[in-house]
Amino acid sequence: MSKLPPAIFLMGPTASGKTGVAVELVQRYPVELISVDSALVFRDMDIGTAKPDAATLTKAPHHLIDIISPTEAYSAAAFRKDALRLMADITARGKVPLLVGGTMLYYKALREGLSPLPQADAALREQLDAEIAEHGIERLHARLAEVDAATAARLHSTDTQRIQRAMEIFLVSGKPMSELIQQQEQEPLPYDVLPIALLPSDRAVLHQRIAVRFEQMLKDGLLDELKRLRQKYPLHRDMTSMRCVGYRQAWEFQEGEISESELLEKGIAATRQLAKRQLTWLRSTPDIIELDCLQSQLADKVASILGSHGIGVP
RNA sequence: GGCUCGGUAGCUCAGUUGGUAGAGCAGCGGAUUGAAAAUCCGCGUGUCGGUGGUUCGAUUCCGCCCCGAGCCA
Repeated sequence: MSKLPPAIFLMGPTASGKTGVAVELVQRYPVELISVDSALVFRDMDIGTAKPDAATLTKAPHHLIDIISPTEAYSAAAFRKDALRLMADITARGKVPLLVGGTMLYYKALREGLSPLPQADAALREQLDAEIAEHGIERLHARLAEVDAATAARLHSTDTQRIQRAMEIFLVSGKPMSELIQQQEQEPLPYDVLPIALLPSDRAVLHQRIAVRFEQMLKDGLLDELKRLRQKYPLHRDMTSMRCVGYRQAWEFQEGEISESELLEKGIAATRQLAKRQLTWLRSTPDIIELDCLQSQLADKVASILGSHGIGVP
Protein backbone atom coordinates (compact mmCIF):
# COMPACT_ATOMS: atom_id res chain seq x y z
CA MET A 1 0.00 0.00 0.00
CA SER A 2 1.44 3.29 -1.10
CA LYS A 3 0.66 6.43 0.80
CA LEU A 4 -0.16 8.81 -1.99
CA PRO A 5 -1.74 12.16 -1.15
CA PRO A 6 -5.38 12.50 -2.15
CA ALA A 7 -6.75 14.54 -5.05
CA ILE A 8 -10.36 15.00 -6.06
CA PHE A 9 -11.60 15.23 -9.64
CA LEU A 10 -15.03 16.81 -9.96
CA MET A 11 -16.15 16.16 -13.53
CA GLY A 12 -19.39 16.62 -15.43
CA PRO A 13 -20.91 18.14 -18.53
CA THR A 14 -21.53 21.83 -18.94
CA ALA A 15 -24.43 23.14 -16.84
CA SER A 16 -24.28 20.20 -14.43
CA GLY A 17 -23.57 22.40 -11.42
CA LYS A 18 -19.88 21.62 -10.88
CA THR A 19 -18.95 25.16 -9.91
CA GLY A 20 -21.63 25.47 -7.27
CA VAL A 21 -20.53 22.25 -5.63
CA ALA A 22 -16.87 23.24 -5.72
CA VAL A 23 -17.59 26.63 -4.20
CA GLU A 24 -19.46 25.02 -1.32
CA LEU A 25 -16.80 22.39 -0.72
CA VAL A 26 -13.92 24.83 -0.66
CA GLN A 27 -15.65 26.69 2.18
CA ARG A 28 -16.17 23.55 4.22
CA TYR A 29 -13.08 21.47 3.59
CA PRO A 30 -9.33 22.01 3.44
CA VAL A 31 -9.28 21.91 -0.35
CA GLU A 32 -7.98 24.24 -3.06
CA LEU A 33 -9.63 24.50 -6.45
CA ILE A 34 -7.93 23.98 -9.77
CA SER A 35 -10.04 24.73 -12.82
CA VAL A 36 -9.94 22.10 -15.56
CA ASP A 37 -11.43 24.16 -18.33
CA SER A 38 -9.99 25.14 -21.68
CA ALA A 39 -12.23 28.22 -21.93
CA LEU A 40 -11.95 29.64 -18.41
CA VAL A 41 -8.23 30.21 -18.96
CA PHE A 42 -9.01 33.24 -21.11
CA ARG A 43 -9.05 36.67 -19.52
CA ASP A 44 -12.02 38.94 -20.29
CA MET A 45 -14.13 36.05 -21.51
CA ASP A 46 -16.59 35.88 -18.65
CA ILE A 47 -20.20 35.74 -19.76
CA GLY A 48 -19.95 33.17 -22.54
CA THR A 49 -17.73 30.83 -20.55
CA ALA A 50 -20.05 30.92 -17.52
CA LYS A 51 -17.07 31.96 -15.46
CA PRO A 52 -17.74 32.29 -11.73
CA ASP A 53 -18.14 35.99 -10.91
CA ALA A 54 -15.59 38.10 -9.06
CA ALA A 55 -17.32 37.75 -5.69
CA THR A 56 -17.40 33.97 -6.02
CA LEU A 57 -13.77 33.83 -7.06
CA THR A 58 -12.84 35.91 -4.05
CA LYS A 59 -14.40 33.52 -1.58
CA ALA A 60 -13.57 30.45 -3.66
CA PRO A 61 -10.34 31.11 -5.56
CA HIS A 62 -9.72 28.88 -8.59
CA HIS A 63 -6.30 28.27 -10.03
CA LEU A 64 -5.95 28.33 -13.84
CA ILE A 65 -8.70 30.87 -14.49
CA ASP A 66 -7.79 34.10 -16.33
CA ILE A 67 -4.23 33.01 -17.03
CA ILE A 68 -3.87 33.89 -20.72
CA SER A 69 -5.06 36.43 -23.26
CA PRO A 70 -7.73 35.42 -25.80
CA THR A 71 -5.06 35.79 -28.46
CA GLU A 72 -2.94 33.08 -26.87
CA ALA A 73 -3.22 29.32 -26.93
CA TYR A 74 -3.33 26.87 -24.07
CA SER A 75 -2.99 23.10 -24.34
CA ALA A 76 -3.43 19.79 -22.62
CA ALA A 77 0.32 19.64 -22.08
CA ALA A 78 0.44 23.12 -20.57
CA PHE A 79 -2.44 22.16 -18.32
CA ARG A 80 -0.70 19.03 -17.15
CA LYS A 81 2.42 20.94 -16.28
CA ASP A 82 0.54 23.72 -14.50
CA ALA A 83 -1.73 21.33 -12.65
CA LEU A 84 1.13 19.13 -11.44
CA ARG A 85 2.96 22.15 -10.09
CA LEU A 86 -0.14 23.52 -8.37
CA MET A 87 -1.08 20.15 -6.93
CA ALA A 88 2.37 19.78 -5.41
CA ASP A 89 2.12 23.23 -3.85
CA ILE A 90 -1.34 22.55 -2.48
CA THR A 91 -0.30 19.23 -1.01
CA ALA A 92 2.76 20.87 0.56
CA ARG A 93 0.41 23.33 2.24
CA GLY A 94 -1.41 20.41 3.80
CA LYS A 95 -4.49 20.82 1.62
CA VAL A 96 -6.22 18.61 -0.92
CA PRO A 97 -6.33 19.62 -4.59
CA LEU A 98 -9.89 19.63 -5.95
CA LEU A 99 -9.86 19.70 -9.72
CA VAL A 100 -13.12 20.92 -11.18
CA GLY A 101 -14.14 21.43 -14.78
CA GLY A 102 -15.36 19.89 -17.98
CA THR A 103 -12.35 19.52 -20.23
CA MET A 104 -12.01 15.77 -20.19
CA LEU A 105 -8.87 15.58 -22.29
CA TYR A 106 -7.08 17.60 -19.63
CA TYR A 107 -8.03 15.09 -16.94
CA LYS A 108 -6.84 12.28 -19.14
CA ALA A 109 -3.53 13.98 -19.89
CA LEU A 110 -3.04 14.60 -16.21
CA ARG A 111 -3.86 11.07 -15.13
CA GLU A 112 -2.27 9.08 -17.91
CA GLY A 113 0.48 11.38 -19.09
CA LEU A 114 1.41 12.45 -22.58
CA SER A 115 3.94 11.07 -25.00
CA PRO A 116 7.04 13.18 -25.60
CA LEU A 117 5.74 15.00 -28.67
CA PRO A 118 6.96 18.34 -29.96
CA GLN A 119 4.89 21.32 -28.94
CA ALA A 120 2.73 23.33 -31.28
CA ASP A 121 4.53 25.41 -33.88
CA ALA A 122 2.42 28.41 -34.84
CA ALA A 123 4.42 29.31 -37.94
CA LEU A 124 4.31 25.76 -39.25
CA ARG A 125 0.58 25.55 -38.63
CA GLU A 126 0.08 28.69 -40.67
CA GLN A 127 2.08 27.14 -43.46
CA LEU A 128 0.01 23.96 -43.32
CA ASP A 129 -3.21 25.99 -43.18
CA ALA A 130 -2.20 27.64 -46.43
CA GLU A 131 -1.39 24.31 -47.99
CA ILE A 132 -4.75 22.89 -46.96
CA ALA A 133 -6.54 25.96 -48.29
CA GLU A 134 -4.82 25.57 -51.64
CA HIS A 135 -4.69 21.82 -52.18
CA GLY A 136 -7.22 20.42 -49.76
CA ILE A 137 -6.88 18.20 -46.72
CA GLU A 138 -6.94 15.01 -48.78
CA ARG A 139 -3.58 15.88 -50.22
CA LEU A 140 -2.03 16.53 -46.83
CA HIS A 141 -3.46 13.20 -45.71
CA ALA A 142 -1.73 11.56 -48.66
CA ARG A 143 1.53 13.30 -47.77
CA LEU A 144 1.20 12.08 -44.21
CA ALA A 145 0.71 8.54 -45.46
CA GLU A 146 4.14 8.72 -47.11
CA VAL A 147 5.94 9.55 -43.87
CA ASP A 148 3.66 8.00 -41.24
CA ALA A 149 1.46 5.32 -42.75
CA ALA A 150 0.18 4.09 -39.41
CA THR A 151 -1.14 7.45 -38.28
CA ALA A 152 -2.57 8.26 -41.70
CA ALA A 153 -4.46 4.97 -41.64
CA ARG A 154 -5.75 5.68 -38.14
CA LEU A 155 -7.05 9.13 -39.02
CA HIS A 156 -10.04 9.80 -41.21
CA SER A 157 -9.06 11.68 -44.36
CA THR A 158 -11.27 14.63 -43.38
CA ASP A 159 -9.96 15.10 -39.86
CA THR A 160 -8.14 18.33 -40.66
CA GLN A 161 -6.92 19.09 -37.21
CA ARG A 162 -5.37 15.71 -36.43
CA ILE A 163 -3.82 15.28 -39.86
CA GLN A 164 -2.26 18.69 -39.53
CA ARG A 165 -0.97 17.89 -36.06
CA ALA A 166 0.51 14.57 -37.17
CA MET A 167 2.28 16.30 -40.02
CA GLU A 168 3.51 18.99 -37.67
CA ILE A 169 4.96 16.34 -35.39
CA PHE A 170 6.84 14.77 -38.25
CA LEU A 171 8.15 18.02 -39.70
CA VAL A 172 9.34 19.30 -36.32
CA SER A 173 10.83 16.11 -34.92
CA GLY A 174 11.70 14.20 -38.07
CA LYS A 175 9.92 11.20 -36.57
CA PRO A 176 6.45 9.84 -37.21
CA MET A 177 3.85 10.36 -34.50
CA SER A 178 3.09 6.64 -34.47
CA GLU A 179 6.65 6.00 -33.36
CA LEU A 180 6.78 8.73 -30.73
CA ILE A 181 3.57 7.75 -29.01
CA GLN A 182 4.99 4.35 -28.17
CA GLN A 183 6.98 6.14 -25.50
CA GLN A 184 4.17 6.94 -23.11
CA GLU A 185 5.33 9.03 -20.19
CA GLN A 186 6.02 6.45 -17.52
CA GLU A 187 5.42 8.26 -14.27
CA PRO A 188 1.90 7.73 -13.03
CA LEU A 189 0.14 10.62 -11.36
CA PRO A 190 1.50 10.65 -7.79
CA TYR A 191 -1.93 11.08 -6.22
CA ASP A 192 -4.68 8.89 -4.94
CA VAL A 193 -7.39 10.21 -7.25
CA LEU A 194 -11.05 10.27 -6.28
CA PRO A 195 -12.90 10.83 -9.57
CA ILE A 196 -16.49 12.02 -9.17
CA ALA A 197 -18.79 12.62 -12.14
CA LEU A 198 -21.95 14.70 -12.00
CA LEU A 199 -24.29 13.17 -14.56
CA PRO A 200 -27.88 14.09 -15.45
CA SER A 201 -30.41 11.31 -14.89
CA ASP A 202 -32.61 13.04 -17.45
CA ARG A 203 -30.94 14.52 -20.51
CA ALA A 204 -33.99 16.66 -21.33
CA VAL A 205 -33.62 18.50 -18.04
CA LEU A 206 -29.99 19.26 -18.77
CA HIS A 207 -31.03 20.52 -22.22
CA GLN A 208 -33.58 22.79 -20.60
CA ARG A 209 -30.95 24.19 -18.25
CA ILE A 210 -28.63 24.77 -21.17
CA ALA A 211 -31.30 26.70 -23.08
CA VAL A 212 -32.15 28.88 -20.11
CA ARG A 213 -28.50 29.56 -19.41
CA PHE A 214 -27.70 30.57 -22.97
CA GLU A 215 -30.67 32.93 -23.13
CA GLN A 216 -29.45 34.46 -19.90
CA MET A 217 -25.95 34.89 -21.36
CA LEU A 218 -27.44 36.92 -24.20
CA LYS A 219 -29.42 39.02 -21.71
CA ASP A 220 -26.27 39.49 -19.66
CA GLY A 221 -24.52 41.01 -22.66
CA LEU A 222 -22.60 38.28 -24.44
CA LEU A 223 -22.69 40.33 -27.65
CA ASP A 224 -21.32 43.42 -25.89
CA GLU A 225 -18.63 41.31 -24.31
CA LEU A 226 -17.53 40.06 -27.71
CA LYS A 227 -17.54 43.63 -29.05
CA ARG A 228 -15.29 44.73 -26.21
CA LEU A 229 -13.00 41.77 -26.75
CA ARG A 230 -12.64 42.58 -30.43
CA GLN A 231 -11.82 46.20 -29.59
CA LYS A 232 -9.25 45.26 -26.99
CA TYR A 233 -7.49 42.37 -28.75
CA PRO A 234 -6.50 41.64 -32.36
CA LEU A 235 -8.79 38.63 -32.55
CA HIS A 236 -9.42 36.37 -35.47
CA ARG A 237 -12.34 33.96 -35.77
CA ASP A 238 -10.00 30.98 -36.15
CA MET A 239 -8.36 31.54 -32.78
CA THR A 240 -9.05 28.93 -30.12
CA SER A 241 -10.77 31.47 -27.91
CA MET A 242 -13.14 32.53 -30.65
CA ARG A 243 -14.08 28.97 -31.46
CA CYS A 244 -15.56 28.58 -28.01
CA VAL A 245 -19.25 27.77 -27.80
CA GLY A 246 -21.29 30.96 -27.81
CA TYR A 247 -18.51 33.23 -28.98
CA ARG A 248 -18.34 31.51 -32.34
CA GLN A 249 -22.06 31.96 -32.94
CA ALA A 250 -21.99 35.53 -31.59
CA TRP A 251 -19.19 36.28 -34.04
CA GLU A 252 -21.27 34.87 -36.91
CA PHE A 253 -24.17 37.09 -35.83
CA GLN A 254 -21.97 40.17 -35.69
CA GLU A 255 -20.69 39.44 -39.18
CA GLY A 256 -24.29 39.29 -40.39
CA GLU A 257 -24.06 35.61 -41.29
CA ILE A 258 -26.90 34.47 -39.04
CA SER A 259 -29.98 36.11 -37.56
CA GLU A 260 -30.67 36.71 -33.91
CA SER A 261 -33.00 33.72 -33.69
CA GLU A 262 -30.35 31.56 -35.37
CA LEU A 263 -27.81 32.80 -32.86
CA LEU A 264 -30.06 31.61 -30.06
CA GLU A 265 -30.80 28.28 -31.69
CA LYS A 266 -27.22 27.57 -32.77
CA GLY A 267 -25.71 28.67 -29.49
CA ILE A 268 -27.97 26.35 -27.55
CA ALA A 269 -27.40 23.45 -29.95
CA ALA A 270 -23.63 23.88 -29.78
CA THR A 271 -23.81 23.74 -26.00
CA ARG A 272 -25.92 20.57 -26.07
CA GLN A 273 -23.42 19.00 -28.44
CA LEU A 274 -20.60 19.95 -26.11
CA ALA A 275 -22.43 18.31 -23.22
CA LYS A 276 -22.97 15.17 -25.28
CA ARG A 277 -19.26 14.87 -26.08
CA GLN A 278 -18.40 15.39 -22.44
CA LEU A 279 -20.78 12.58 -21.51
CA THR A 280 -19.14 10.31 -24.07
CA TRP A 281 -15.77 10.97 -22.40
CA LEU A 282 -17.23 10.27 -18.98
CA ARG A 283 -18.57 6.87 -20.06
CA SER A 284 -15.09 5.75 -20.95
CA THR A 285 -13.43 7.23 -17.89
CA PRO A 286 -12.35 4.45 -15.50
CA ASP A 287 -13.34 4.15 -11.85
CA ILE A 288 -15.63 7.16 -11.65
CA ILE A 289 -18.15 7.61 -8.88
CA GLU A 290 -21.37 8.74 -10.50
CA LEU A 291 -23.81 11.18 -8.96
CA ASP A 292 -27.04 12.51 -10.41
CA CYS A 293 -26.46 16.22 -10.86
CA LEU A 294 -30.22 16.89 -10.92
CA GLN A 295 -30.78 15.93 -7.29
CA SER A 296 -30.98 18.46 -4.50
CA GLN A 297 -28.30 18.96 -1.87
CA LEU A 298 -25.68 17.96 -4.42
CA ALA A 299 -22.79 19.43 -2.46
CA ASP A 300 -23.77 17.42 0.60
CA LYS A 301 -23.83 14.23 -1.45
CA VAL A 302 -20.37 14.96 -2.78
CA ALA A 303 -19.21 15.84 0.73
CA SER A 304 -20.37 12.50 2.06
CA ILE A 305 -18.37 10.75 -0.64
CA LEU A 306 -15.31 12.72 0.41
CA GLY A 307 -15.99 11.78 4.01
CA SER A 308 -16.25 8.10 3.24
CA HIS A 309 -12.85 8.34 1.60
CA GLY A 310 -11.28 9.96 4.61
CA ILE A 311 -11.13 13.44 3.17
CA GLY A 312 -12.34 16.38 5.17
CA VAL A 313 -11.77 15.00 8.65
CA PRO A 314 -9.21 17.44 10.07
C1' G B 1 -68.01 33.09 -49.86
C1' G B 2 -64.83 32.27 -54.75
C1' C B 3 -59.97 31.37 -56.80
C1' U B 4 -54.69 30.14 -56.26
C1' C B 5 -50.62 27.91 -53.76
C1' G B 6 -49.13 24.91 -49.75
C1' G B 7 -49.82 20.65 -45.81
C1' U B 8 -43.99 14.61 -46.50
C1' A B 9 -38.85 13.01 -40.31
C1' G B 10 -38.57 17.27 -34.18
C1' C B 11 -37.55 21.81 -38.02
C1' U B 12 -36.72 23.57 -43.30
C1' C B 13 -37.71 21.26 -47.65
C1' A B 14 -36.84 17.60 -52.03
C1' G B 15 -39.20 13.51 -54.44
C1' U B 16 -42.27 9.49 -56.29
C1' U B 17 -44.39 10.09 -65.18
C1' G B 18 -48.96 5.17 -59.51
C1' G B 19 -45.04 -0.12 -57.00
C1' U B 20 -45.49 3.06 -49.34
C1' A B 21 -39.76 8.07 -49.66
C1' G B 22 -34.48 11.23 -48.78
C1' A B 23 -31.31 15.66 -47.95
C1' G B 24 -29.67 19.61 -44.63
C1' C B 25 -30.26 21.04 -39.62
C1' A B 26 -31.63 19.13 -34.78
C1' G B 27 -31.20 14.60 -31.95
C1' C B 28 -28.62 9.89 -30.60
C1' G B 29 -24.04 6.74 -30.41
C1' G B 30 -18.67 6.78 -31.00
C1' A B 31 -13.49 8.49 -31.59
C1' U B 32 -10.28 11.69 -28.93
C1' U B 33 -1.87 12.49 -27.15
C1' G B 34 0.64 20.30 -26.91
C1' A B 35 -6.28 23.80 -30.75
C1' A B 36 -10.23 19.62 -27.16
C1' A B 37 -16.00 24.58 -25.66
C1' A B 38 -11.54 21.88 -30.98
C1' U B 39 -11.70 18.24 -34.93
C1' C B 40 -13.86 14.03 -37.01
C1' C B 41 -16.87 9.35 -37.85
C1' G B 42 -21.54 6.46 -37.74
C1' C B 43 -27.07 6.26 -37.22
C1' G B 44 -33.01 8.25 -41.38
C1' U B 45 -40.41 3.94 -40.64
C1' G B 46 -42.19 8.79 -41.13
C1' U B 47 -50.82 7.33 -40.14
C1' C B 48 -46.36 11.43 -47.04
C1' G B 49 -53.22 16.49 -43.38
C1' G B 50 -58.22 13.44 -43.14
C1' U B 51 -61.71 10.69 -45.78
C1' G B 52 -64.14 8.45 -50.02
C1' G B 53 -63.27 6.95 -55.23
C1' U B 54 -60.45 5.01 -59.64
C1' U B 55 -56.72 0.94 -59.69
C1' C B 56 -53.98 -5.49 -58.83
C1' G B 57 -51.72 -1.43 -56.02
C1' A B 58 -52.57 5.65 -54.09
C1' U B 59 -48.20 9.49 -50.49
C1' U B 60 -48.58 10.25 -56.05
C1' C B 61 -54.61 10.69 -60.08
C1' C B 62 -59.98 12.44 -58.96
C1' G B 63 -63.99 14.19 -55.35
C1' C B 64 -65.18 16.11 -50.64
C1' C B 65 -63.50 17.86 -45.84
C1' C B 66 -59.86 20.14 -42.33
C1' C B 67 -55.64 23.54 -41.52
C1' G B 68 -52.19 27.64 -43.22
C1' A B 69 -50.69 31.71 -46.68
C1' G B 70 -52.09 34.95 -50.59
C1' C B 71 -55.47 37.27 -54.13
C1' C B 72 -60.60 38.62 -55.33
C1' A B 73 -65.40 39.73 -53.20
